[in-house]
Formats: sequence, structure tokens, C-alpha cells
Amino acid sequence: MKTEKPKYKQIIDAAVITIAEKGYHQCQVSKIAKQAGVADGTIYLYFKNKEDILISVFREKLRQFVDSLDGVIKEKKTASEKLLLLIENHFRILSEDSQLAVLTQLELRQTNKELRRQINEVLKGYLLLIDQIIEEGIKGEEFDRNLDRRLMRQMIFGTIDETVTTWVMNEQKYDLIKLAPKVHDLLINGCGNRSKT
Amino acid sequence: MKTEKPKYKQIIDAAVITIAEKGYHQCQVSKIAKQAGVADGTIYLYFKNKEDILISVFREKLRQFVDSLDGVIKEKKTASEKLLLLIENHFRILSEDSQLAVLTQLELRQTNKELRRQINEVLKGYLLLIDQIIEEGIKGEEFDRNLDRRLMRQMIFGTIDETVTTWVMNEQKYDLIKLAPKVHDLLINGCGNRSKT
Amino acid sequence: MKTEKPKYKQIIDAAVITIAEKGYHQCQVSKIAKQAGVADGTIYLYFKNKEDILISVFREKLRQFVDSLDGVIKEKKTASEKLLLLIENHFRILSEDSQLAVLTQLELRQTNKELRRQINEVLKGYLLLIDQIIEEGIKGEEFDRNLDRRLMRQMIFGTIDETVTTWVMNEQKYDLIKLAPKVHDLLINGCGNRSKT
Amino acid sequence: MKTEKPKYKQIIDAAVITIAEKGYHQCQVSKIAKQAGVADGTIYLYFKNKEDILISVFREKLRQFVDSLDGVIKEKKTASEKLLLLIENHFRILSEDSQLAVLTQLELRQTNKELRRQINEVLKGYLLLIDQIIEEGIKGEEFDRNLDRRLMRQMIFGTIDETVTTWVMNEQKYDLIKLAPKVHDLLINGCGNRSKT
DNA sequence: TATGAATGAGAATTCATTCAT
DNA sequence: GATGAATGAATTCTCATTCAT
Repeated sequence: MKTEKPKYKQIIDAAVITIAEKGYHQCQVSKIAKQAGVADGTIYLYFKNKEDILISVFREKLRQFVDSLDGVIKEKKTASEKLLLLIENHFRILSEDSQLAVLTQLELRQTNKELRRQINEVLKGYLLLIDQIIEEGIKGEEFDRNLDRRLMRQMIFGTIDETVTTWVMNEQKYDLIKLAPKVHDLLINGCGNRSKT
Repeated sequence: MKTEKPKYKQIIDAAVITIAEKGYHQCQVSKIAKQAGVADGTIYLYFKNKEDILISVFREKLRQFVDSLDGVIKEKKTASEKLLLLIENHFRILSEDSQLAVLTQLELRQTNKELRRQINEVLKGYLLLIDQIIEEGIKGEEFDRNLDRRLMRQMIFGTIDETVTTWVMNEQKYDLIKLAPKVHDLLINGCGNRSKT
Repeated sequence: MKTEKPKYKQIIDAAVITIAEKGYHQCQVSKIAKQAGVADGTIYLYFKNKEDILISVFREKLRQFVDSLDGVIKEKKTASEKLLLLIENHFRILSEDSQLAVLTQLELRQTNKELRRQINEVLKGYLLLIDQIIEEGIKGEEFDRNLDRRLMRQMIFGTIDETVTTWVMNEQKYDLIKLAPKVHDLLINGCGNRSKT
Repeated sequence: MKTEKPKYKQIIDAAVITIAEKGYHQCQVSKIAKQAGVADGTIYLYFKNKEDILISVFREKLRQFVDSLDGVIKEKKTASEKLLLLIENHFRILSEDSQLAVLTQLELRQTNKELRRQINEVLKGYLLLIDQIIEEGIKGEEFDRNLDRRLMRQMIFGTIDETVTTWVMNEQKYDLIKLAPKVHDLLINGCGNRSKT
């Protein structure tokens, strides 16, 4: 009894499960409540509204995500190594939680502009990590100083994201983690022929 | 009596405008009908249901998109040049039709898994174009033969898509088209420092 | 070409088939038109509206019904024999046209009060036949003169109708015509024990 | 604060009134809700859908009907007396509730085959009562043992039902209850001339 | 805190009917 | 007479949210 998970976390966990199962729009608040083992009304003691559940779920998960990356990346490494670690971790976390993968790649997108804006706000924490790596890469002369930093970040994030989405749309049939080094290589060196003089 | 636009096209055009304005979920079929200047019921002579309107809009627009690219790309050029043309055209078309940009980057994603699958089906026409360029690039030794073709495509598409989405989320404040050469350079050469021996 | 069925009859026939198949409310005017091989609009050259089709179908069929009975009953017979003939014919006609049976016993009832009134109006032609038989029966001292004529008619029609409805609801699984003599016997002699002194 | 009628009953009562007034197809769920003094959505906490309201109304009313008859008939009486009681009660209940009469004789029939089947299922409770009386009548040698029991039941129910329907179609202008003994006599003795040797 | 019964706004779709050709 | 494309009115049911207990 005493050690019962606080209701907030119960609801977050229930939401991840329920949304991944039924999709955001098909997932009724009452289903989340049932899954969490609380009354419908209780949800509203912890969340402002349904959207707030979704954004909170995402915030919560991304925090764990960033925290775990943060630690890993802090270790002394080159920017390129850090980038590889980031990609690997990104792929690993979603590989290990297929419901979370569905949620981030599919369900989270099925939301209106305002909610997307909030999601992007939360996402900034992650993008900042990428920015740090880029900054380090440039300072350490690993990355090209003449490139547009924002575009670099968009390439890195866009490529990672597209890779995961494709994998989710393909029912997560193949090993995502194995792709990390190749994706990393592509991001660092591009598609161009390196052997060409 | 002028040759009135066929109703089908009228409705497609009205849908782009109305959906971009109000968002897919906020946009009632009756609003589309009004914008198109037809009765509500008429919509259902041309489309199976509301989802069918959305998917048809996308199919129609993507067809124009691919057709226009197709012509441009057919001209004798290197794969790298073709890639640049593809990026430029992608950016230009969405720059010139801001409503279409909102539709493809935001509204089209707010749909359920089944509809997403249909959209991806339509999208394949475009991805095939990218695949062709990649194939040519490898054959012409412009692109590295050892790279995973699917990942290359995902990087190219993911980067372009993310770049456009960011631009749309930023209210289309800056010049997207100008970014094309830089994006192209990034895709070909990656983030890595090229001056490094 | 010349001997093509007049459209009116074509539509009536199509209506019987289509209504029996799909039910009155599920049967769209356009389906009747298709079945009849005419355009939707053509229906409205021959009928005022959808209800008018139904009532016309019923009127047409009942006319044939009454006509055929009329001839049969005119032959010199006792009232009791005529009643048996009426029952037999009623059962036979509906046995031979299962679609018509569904129409009269189920579909025709699924209509609003006003339409029911019109149907009853048409039905009067049939009820008059019963009344004639009752009148003859009383005059010929076959039927009890002290009984309420209207109630007799309601018993006769109610019993026949309920018998047919039960048979239709039972998917027309048994031989309806065979029941005619027993129904006739019941109507003439009632349920009471006749051997009782 | 009085013990407010449970919502279920409130809605049932409201449905009888509203359907009798406007007819089943003209009667919107929102009208029933209004009449019942509840919100539209509340209806769906107690009923699956609109059809379910109708079938529930009928089930509820028939239960009262059968219960009241059951008590009356249990008293020691001959089968013939019981039949008379059944007819009288049937007529009385519908006489006393003219809205219920309209509902059972007109509105309840305006429904599709599936719903009719459900209604018949409910009706079986009543038909079983008739069957019991018939059985007793035969055992007690009041009714003729050679007659088909199902046909007897159909005659009894068909005659009662037709009598009530005619009365309803005639705007309930005359005294239905008074007809009970005559209907009873007809059912027991038939139309035939009893004085005939 | 927690409950869960009650609320009520909101929208896609059908199909009988019309009328310009 | 015949067509059939176009019309547009009309209604059930869902589900996020509230609030009395």
C-alpha cells in the first residue's frame, strides 16, 4: 500500500501502453484511467487535459532519454564518438521499448499545430545535446567549420528520425541498433565517393 | 459559359486551402464543400470519405511534384547535380505554395496508422526518384558504393523533410530555397572536416 | 423493342424484388431504378415519391389478388366453402411468391401512420370480400347471426395474417397451403370441444 | 431530496411518450432525452443505441403485462375463463395507456427484420401464456384435442392483435374492453352457426 | 484526495428528389 | 419522355471534462 507507485507515474505508464496500443485519437481517457487503475476524474487531478497527458508522457520519456545520453556523452570522447553514442542510444532505447517507439514516431505526430509546438519545445532538450556535439566537433576540427550549424543539426536529427520511422513503419522487423555505425558514417562523410581523389 | 473546372479538381483545390487553414481535424467536410462551391453531398460523388479527400489531395500534388522533377532530372547531368535539382525543386514547390507546405509537413502527419500507410504508398513514387539518383551516383562513382542504399535514401529524405518542417514550424520566416546548396553539400560530404588530411 | 414492358410495370416489378431483398428502408430509389433498368429520375415520372412506389406495388398486387379470388368465389358454393377457397388462395399466392410474402408481412408494416392508413385503404378491397362471405354465411344460416360482423372479419383476417407472418418469420420452412383446411376449421368451429354435449 | 426515479425508468417512460407522439422514426434520441430530463449522452449509459431503447421499452412493458396476467390467471379457473381474462386484460392495459397502444400496434412494427426478430423473442413470454391456457384447455377437455396447437395460438393472438390494431387505427373511438366477451366467444365457438343441428 | 455518473457539443454521411439537358 | 449529376437537410453517438459526494 505505502509503496504504491504514485498515481502520476501510474498514469504516465498507463498512457504509454494505451496510446501505443490504440493510437492517440482512439485512446480514450477512460481507457488510460482503467489501465492505471484509477477513476476517470483522478486523471484530472494530475493533468490539465488529454493533451497534457501526451505532452507529459513525452517530456518524462525524453528526460530519461536525455539524462541517459548526457551521462554517456560526458565521458571524454571525440565529437564523432559522441555522435555515434547518441545514435546508438537513440536506437537502443526505442528498440527496447517498442511501444514508446510507436508513440514517438507515429502517435505523437497525430496532433495539432499547438501541441506540436509544445512537443518541439520539449524536444529542444535533445536538440541542444546535438548542438553541443556539433559545437565540440567544430572546435575540435572534427567537423567542418564552414557548415551551417542548424542545417547540420537538422540533417543529424532528420536522418535519425527518418531511420527510426521507417523501421517502425516496417513493423520493427530488422535490427535498428546495427544500423547506428552506418548512419554515423553517412552523417560524417556523406554519400560522396571518398576514394575519389 | 466558361469551361468550369471539373468538380474533382475544384474540391481538391478547396481541400488544400481549407485543411491548411484549419488543420485536418478541425476542417469539416462542409467547409471544403463551401470553399469548392458545391453541395456537401457532391463531395461524396468524387470521394469515398473524408480520409479519401486527404489522400487524394496528396496523391494529386505528389504526382505534379514527381512529374515536374522527373522532367528536370532527365536532362543529362551528374547524380550530384540531379540531387541538387531535386532539393531545389522540393524547396521551391513548397516555398511557392505555403498552404501545401503546411499540409504536407503538419496536417498529413496528424492521421492514423492506416492512413499513414496509404500516404507512404503514394510517397514511394518520390522515394523511387531518390533511389534512381542514388543508383546513378553509385554507377557513376560519384557516390560511395559501399554505403547502404536504403540508409542513403533515408538520410536524403529525412534531411530534406526535417529542413522543411523546421522552416514551416518557424512560420516560413526565412528563405528555404537558398538552403538547397548547403543541404546538398551536407548530404554529399557530411559534417566531417574535409580539410583534414 | 416495341413490346418492351411499359416502364410503370418494370418499376413495380423491380420494386417488389428490391424491397423484398433489402427491406423498405434499406432499399434506395436508385436501386429500384437500376433493377428496373431506368434512370433515377424516370421513377418520378411514374410515381410521386418513394412511398407512392410502395403503395402502388401493394395496390397492384392486391388487385391481382382480389381479382383472382373474386372469380373463384363467384362460383356457386356455400359461404364456408368460399372461406376455405379464400384462405387457400391467400396462402397459395404468398407461397408462390416468397418475395411478395416478405413484402406484405414485414416490409409493408415498417411504414409510418399515414402510409399505413393508405395501405389499409387499399386493403379494404380485400376485407370487403371477407365481409361478403360473412354476409352470405349469415343469410344462408351457415354462420351465427348473433355475432358481431366486424369482429368476425377481424378474427378471419387476423388469423390468416398471423398465420402467414409466423410462416414468413420462420423462413417459410413449412408448407403453408396445407394449413388452410385446419385454419378454416378453427375459424368456423373455434377452439372449443365439439364432442362435448 | 426525494428518491428520484432511477434514470433508466425515466428514460423508458419518456421513450413511450415521445415515440407514441412522433413515431419511432420521427422521434430523435435528443427528444427522448429532453422528455426524460437527462442529457443526450446519458441515454447511452443505459442503452446501447436507439433500437435498444425501443426493444427495452417493449420488454419492460411486456414484462408488466405478463406479470399482471400471470397473477390473474393463476387463480383456479377453467381454461376458457382464463382465456377471457387474458383478452380482457390485454384490452384493458392498452385501453388505459393509449400511448402504449400506439407504440405496440403501430410503431413497433416500423422496424427492420432484425429488430422484429428481437421483438418476437420478447413476445414469446406472452405467447407461452397462451400456450399454457391451450394446454390446460385440452387437458380439461374444454378445447378440442384434435386441433393444431400452434394454429390455435396463432388464431388467438392474431385475432386479439388485429382487434386492437383496428381499434387503434380507428383512433380508439369505441370501447375496446367491451369487445372482450365477444372475441372470446368467437375464439371458442368460431363463426359457425351453433343452433344448426 | 478520489470517485464515476452525468454532461452536451460537435460532424460525417446518406439518399430522396430536382431539373437542365 | 428520359436522363443522372447535383443537391442539402437531417440525426445518431462519442468522449473529454466536470463536480457533487
